[in-house]
Amino acid sequence: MKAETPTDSAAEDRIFAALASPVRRQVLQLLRERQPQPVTELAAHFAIARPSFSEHLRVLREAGLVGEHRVGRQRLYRLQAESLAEVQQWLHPFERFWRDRLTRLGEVLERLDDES
Amino acid sequence: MKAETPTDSAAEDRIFAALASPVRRQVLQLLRERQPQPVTELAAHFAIARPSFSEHLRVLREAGLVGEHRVGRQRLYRLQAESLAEVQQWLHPFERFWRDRLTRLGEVLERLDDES
DNA sequence: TCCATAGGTAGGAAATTTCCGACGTATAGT
DNA sequence: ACTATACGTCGGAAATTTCCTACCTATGGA
Repeated sequence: MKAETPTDSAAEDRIFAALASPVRRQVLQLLRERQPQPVTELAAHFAIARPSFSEHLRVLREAGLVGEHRVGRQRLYRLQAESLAEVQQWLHPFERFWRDRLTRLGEVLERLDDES
Repeated sequence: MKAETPTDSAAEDRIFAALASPVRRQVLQLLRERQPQPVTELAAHFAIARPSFSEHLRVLREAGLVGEHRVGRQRLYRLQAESLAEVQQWLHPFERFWRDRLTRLGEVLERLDDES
């Protein structure tokens, strides 16, 4: 049992802010495909300088989206998917708005209205 | 059939960038609770000036997250949930990382490693 | 011990975002 | 026609983010 607000608002902010960068989203995708990966290997996919990349990793770390794991002189990064689960939880109450047939119908009717 | 890249990268960027602001996320939540809502009513929940709020609405609109609907001198906003569905689609390949028992086990083992 | 490698921090320029007050536009009511 | 209401755009200040070039630290190998 942790001492956390039901949905820690600051943590949520940091997660969504982290996902706002295409570079950081792609890092997560790269880690999805091969699990622990050193910084150099990840950085090879991007045309930005290393300190900039380090900064991106820091943002991902502080959002709890990745974990670090030192081995020798490398730092292996891996996904920390619990933080992404929080995004899904945030998303969940919206699901019915794109799954409901009735909602769809409502949208179509409104769109007809708009076009007049 | 639309002329869109499988996942239009620019659209994805705009959606995630829009979600990065707590104000904008809350607007979506407000719209979830009551569907078409005029600007004044939405703005009443925030301590920012109206032009700033208008700007937030613009970002949401350009991300396709909300739709506008003029009625009289009001502009009614409603959710456009398809854009949120795109977020869920992006999220989907990550799901196994927090659902898999085996992944969980792997994480536990790695964590024991980290603590040494 | 000495050097190379892995990756971070420091400091700062440039771009972007956030926010504001002032002002413009359109519709509704009188 | 005149006024009030509902929102938007404009122009700019302040904060934040992104990216860079140095430079620092730690580990591994000769």
